[in-house]
Amino acid sequence: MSSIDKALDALFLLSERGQALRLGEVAHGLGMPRSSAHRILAPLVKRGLAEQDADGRYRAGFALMALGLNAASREPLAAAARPVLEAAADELGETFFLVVARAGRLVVLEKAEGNGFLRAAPRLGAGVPVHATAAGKLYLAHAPEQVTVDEFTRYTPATPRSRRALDLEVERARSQGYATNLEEWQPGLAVAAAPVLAGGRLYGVVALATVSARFSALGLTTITRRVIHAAEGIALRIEGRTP
Amino acid sequence: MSSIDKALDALFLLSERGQALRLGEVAHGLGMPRSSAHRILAPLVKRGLAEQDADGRYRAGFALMALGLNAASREPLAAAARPVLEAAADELGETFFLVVARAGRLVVLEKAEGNGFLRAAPRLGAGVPVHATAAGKLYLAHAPEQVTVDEFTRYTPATPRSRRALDLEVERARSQGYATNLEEWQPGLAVAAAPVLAGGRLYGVVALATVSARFSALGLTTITRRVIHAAEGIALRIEGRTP
DNA sequence: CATGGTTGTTCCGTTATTCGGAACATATAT
DNA sequence: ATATATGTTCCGAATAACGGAACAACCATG
Repeated sequence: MSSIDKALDALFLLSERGQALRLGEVAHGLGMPRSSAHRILAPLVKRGLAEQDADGRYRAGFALMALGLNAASREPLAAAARPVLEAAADELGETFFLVVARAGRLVVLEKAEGNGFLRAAPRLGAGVPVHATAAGKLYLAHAPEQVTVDEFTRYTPATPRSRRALDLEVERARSQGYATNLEEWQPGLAVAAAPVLAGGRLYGVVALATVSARFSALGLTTITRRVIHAAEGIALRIEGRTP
Repeated sequence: MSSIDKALDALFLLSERGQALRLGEVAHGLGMPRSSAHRILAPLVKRGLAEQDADGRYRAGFALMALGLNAASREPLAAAARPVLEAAADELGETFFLVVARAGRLVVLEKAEGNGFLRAAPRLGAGVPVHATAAGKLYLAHAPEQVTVDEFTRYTPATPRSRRALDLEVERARSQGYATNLEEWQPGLAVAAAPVLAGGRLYGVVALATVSARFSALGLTTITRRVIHAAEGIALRIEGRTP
């Protein structure tokens, strides 16, 4: 394991914990002595990726934010999707978000939250499983080379058990033009998603997430129509035809 | 120079260039042979901090965005400032932003852009010099221990030449309760700023930036009143009294 | 005030890792 | 077919990482 790996471990550790950590806590979290942790952290602090408060505690640094915002601003897809997602979220009062494949994994690129007290609130940049989500089914249907199904963790009783069971869902998603996920990932969570197809390529997936009860109340046709409409709206903006 | 340093150099290089870079370009940018650059990049790619496109080119990775957004969400000051800055920007049609000190340097934490065709558009997370900005003067006046004046680069003819000249400006900023920067950093750019003081501590600086011509047209009293009002508004929110 | 425990930091001989030229595999252009 | 470019792998020499121990500063408690 290279020292770069260890430094990145430290970086992610600080980012995940969120709060300021003692040197000993970092060392314990990385499984190394304090002196080693100190040496690892020094370059991170020098670049502003980690910071030390007045008590010497370490926390995620500010330069991290600059790097991240820089990366985000260079994602034209997120910019194209934002107004469409917000319009859809305002209209239905439910959470809409955009999922894309990056390095074989599915991540949340942009979102617009609904206004319910109980609402889906995905974290930007967070990963979602392929085999237990509507977005995963659509990616397997339209661009299987962009994602990898490495595991079949059973999150709930409704989670697809095997590749064969999943493929049935994938085939249905392809023919229908949308996919659903009824508590296959998280209990109580229902999702409908539609592909953002432009120029024959899959750019991402628009998803609506809500509580199962409200999903049934709204009705499948209402939901799918709105999700497909949003996905097509984003596809139009990608192609430059922004009416 | 540690290998961690080199990896971070590579990370910043990819972030700054913005576009996908060939391995040779990265190697040249870091001043090392291609094989070394390749080895340095491997752990970054593994963690998603760097990515490779279909042609093998390297660019800033998606995980960077997740880390940055995570760090940003943990900045309560930015959350407190956003609505205040947006209200001010809407009212005057000029760009308002919040500058804070992090690790001895001044950085832009949050912003709300004006609506002019020619308008100030600072990059989030970007650094600004201490000796040639209104924000720098206010930090030197209220919390000199949080910033370091390491250089006196002469950006324009109006840039303060020496520590003595700067101290005069700092003293004026302290007594007036606000600071100005009339083309001391960038030609044509005029800024007025006010301190966000809460509980006797300086949390940051609110600044209004615009073209010099509009600065004069609006008038100093109008501008300072609005900037001070915004800074006080943020201070109130920090102290928990959010009316 | 002394003391025991904690903190972050520095030191240094041993050891494991990084280094980079060269060779390789692949793709595109001449 | 040849030439030049790419990203990747290999391996002995050179170097930087390792971590226990010692240090300095702090804060409780006796």
